[in-house]
Order: sequence, then C-alpha cells, then structure tokens
Amino acid sequence: MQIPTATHASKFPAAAFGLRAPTTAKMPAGTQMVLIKGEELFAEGDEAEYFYQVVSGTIRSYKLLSDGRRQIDAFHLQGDILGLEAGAGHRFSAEAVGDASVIAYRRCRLAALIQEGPAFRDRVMSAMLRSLERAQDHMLLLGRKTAQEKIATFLLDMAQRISDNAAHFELPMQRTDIADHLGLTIETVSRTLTQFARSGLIELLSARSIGLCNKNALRRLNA
Amino acid sequence: MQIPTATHASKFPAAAFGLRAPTTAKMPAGTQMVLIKGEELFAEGDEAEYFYQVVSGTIRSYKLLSDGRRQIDAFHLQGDILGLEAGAGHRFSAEAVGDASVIAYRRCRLAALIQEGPAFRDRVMSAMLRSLERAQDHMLLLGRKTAQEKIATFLLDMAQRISDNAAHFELPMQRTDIADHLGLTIETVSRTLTQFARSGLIELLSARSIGLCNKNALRRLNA
DNA sequence: CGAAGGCTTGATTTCGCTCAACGCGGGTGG
DNA sequence: CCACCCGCGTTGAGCGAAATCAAGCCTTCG
Repeated sequence: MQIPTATHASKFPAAAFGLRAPTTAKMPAGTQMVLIKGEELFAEGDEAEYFYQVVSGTIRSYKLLSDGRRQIDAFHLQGDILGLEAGAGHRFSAEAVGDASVIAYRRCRLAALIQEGPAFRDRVMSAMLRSLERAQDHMLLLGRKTAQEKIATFLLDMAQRISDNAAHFELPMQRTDIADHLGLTIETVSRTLTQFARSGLIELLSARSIGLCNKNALRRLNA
Repeated sequence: MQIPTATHASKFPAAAFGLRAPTTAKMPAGTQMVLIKGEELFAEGDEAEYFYQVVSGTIRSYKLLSDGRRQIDAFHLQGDILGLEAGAGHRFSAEAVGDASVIAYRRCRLAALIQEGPAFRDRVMSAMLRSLERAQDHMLLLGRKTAQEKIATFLLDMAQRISDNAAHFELPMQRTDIADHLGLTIETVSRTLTQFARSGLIELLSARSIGLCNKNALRRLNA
C-alpha cells in the first residue's frame, strides 16, 4: 500500500481533521489510518517512507519464502511501533489481522524528531529494543521449544499483552496465524489446544475465546 | 563476568595505556578487553552496565532453557555491537567462541553520547536495527526452513560476513554452536554438510575449512 | 438454506532426533 | 618419543514428534 495513493475510502479521517495521536500526548503529529481485516499496511521491499504505531486492533508482520511458507515475526498490539528500518526498504510485510487503525509517521522526520527531544527518542529507542528482545525470546521458542511449550508460551504472552494477565481473553488471530507465528501447522496448534483443554490447563469457550485455568502448569511448560 | 573485578590477567591492557578503539576513529573511548576461548562476557540477568563492540574474534550470544537446551541468537563478528538493553539487565548471555577481543562502553554514557552528535547515534541506531533485521531473517529460518535450507543459508551468510563472499573461508565455531544457532542437532548439521559435499555443493577441506563450489545451488536452497 | 471458511480429528508418513559406535587429531604425561 | 586420552566430528540404525493427507463438523453470512 502506498499512502499517497490510498485506495481505501476509510483512510485518513484523522488527517482530514488534523488530529494527533489520541493516546500519547507527546508524540509528534502523524496520520491516522483505518485498516479493514486482512488489509496490507506495507509489503516487504516497499520503500520505507513511513513507520507506524498501532492505535487499535492487531497487525501481523511476516516474511515469506518463495514457495509461500510464511513466518509471522510478531503480532503488534495497541501502542506498538513497527516498520522502522535501517535501509531504504521494508524488510517484512505487515497486514491487519482484524480491523485495525494505526498512525503513520514520516520516516524522514525521524532524525529531526529524535534530535528535538529526549522523550520521543527514548520512545523509539526502547520500542526498537523491545522488538529485539521479543525477537530473541522468539528465536529460542522457534529453535528449541516443543509444540506444547510453544503454545504454552504463546498463551501466557497473549494473556499478558491483551488482557494484562487476566485469566480469560479473546485471541485476535486465527489458527493459521498462530501456526505461522510458532513454526507449527494449524493441525498441531489445534491438537495441542484441545489437549490442553482436556488436561484442564485451559478452557476453550470458542475457538478464539480462551480461559487459562492453570497458569502455573503452563508456566512450567514455558521453560 | 563483572568488569571491575576482572579475574583474567590479560584484560584491560588497552585501558592501562589509555587506548581508544583502534578501528573506529570517531567512537568514544571504551575499555578494551581480551577474552580467551569460551570465556563469558556477560550472562543473562547480569546488570547491563556495559555494552560491547567486537574488535576481533567471534562472540556468541545465547539463551538457555531450564533443562539446558540452548539457542544461539547470533554470532557477532568484528565491528558488531552487542549487549545494548532497554531494561536494567542483559537479556541473553555472551561468550567468546574462540579467543577474542572487545571494547566495553559504559551504558550510562550512552544517552550522553547519543545526544552529543549524530555520528555515534546513527551508529548505535543502525546497529540495533541491523540486529533486528538479522533476528527477523533468523526467525524465518528457524520457523520455516528445512535442515538443508538452514545450512545453505548459514553458509552463504558466513561466507559474506567472514570473507566478503569469497568462495573459501574458515568457520570460527564448532558444530555444536552451528546446531544451536540453526535449531538442529550436531548430527543433522554434520550429515547435511557431508551430503552437500557429496553432491558437490561445497568442499570440506577440514571440519572448519569450507569451500563453496556451487553458490547458485546453495542460493536456490535459500528461499 | 446452501456455501464457504475456519476448526477439529483421525490415519499415515517423514524429517530430524536419539542413541550408539567409531575415527581422527592434537595435547599431555609417562 | 610414543601411547593414551579426550574433545570433536562423522556415520549408522531406529524412533518419535510433528507434518501431511484426508474427512468431517461447526459457524457465519449471503
């Protein structure tokens, strides 16, 4: 998607009214965009003219192999920053998992904004470092954890990020996304979840609605 | 390892003479350290008082699961920066693969150094972004590539980084390290390498000395 | 109501792991 | 100087966790 030639009618309502980021007082002005389910924010290789902060919904960032195998590096939730690049182009693609909205910031202004004040700079720096930490944790998961451990880690992480560690929450993404995030197949994800449900670790109210009945047991699977 | 209470006699020769980073003219002063094979630079959870730039040799950074399974996130070669953290502690451990030397920079000076001038700031920012990009590529490898594809990717990456894409190079690390980096076992690494050698893709002059005979075939395995 | 997409479940296969043995090279001590 | 040992790497046999292949079942939505 190229921002200047937006195809989706619902984009830029905020820009039209000169709005700023609603949740963060000190963020510099950006352009709010609304994305429908599955809509692409940018693709691998696109010129990285903008970077983004999630306002609502969930964004998945991913890479593809030539034959279509997909790896979702991360799910970006409210407040997360994505799309910052060292080089000229984006190194991965990003799409809305469900309906979502983001704020786009011009990348060329990044240097200036950073120079300006320490508040924004620290925001960006720690966003980058948190991404890196998440990536490192995820490499451990992908390289060395079993299917059960992967699912357990994922559920605990999601519970924390989505609902601040509540026992019950709604997954924003479907099985295919979970599988491509954890390096599994949808069948293995499904089987492991039902297996957890049968052993009383979790409760599957619906495919997306999950209750964690035994967090300690899940945590034991975690490391 | 705690820097102020260094146990290894060969450390801090540069500091004793007030040396600066030898390879980089504009880097602010740091403390050079010499590490012997296998020596720990810092451990996961250590207070992140310093961050490091590799001067010579190879550093491996890794995480462990409670039962000893290990994932090596990255091998850091000459010039690479590692150990920058958002929080108070290091999120992974780091050790010298063979004999190595690094420069340690006090983390508390980072903010000041960044404020000072754009040169150092850009260095650090792009080091972080490059780490993130490498991590994203590596997640795709760990989650979605076959053993053959993993090895092919690894060999091409090493050729580029170690010898600027020469056809022949020396691996700095042993099979165990390669396996723990690629999410495989040493047996699978060994088998895949001999298989590549038998099909004429590579030449195994010794366990560590590798020639790439057919880079295009390797690249085809890569994606 | 019918169709389609998403999810689950079962049967079978396979890739990479585990277990096991052996080889080789380099360092050490008798 | 040589024998031994130990760490590292290779190779083989068999196994097992997760993938693949294949139905079938919900839910949602036109």
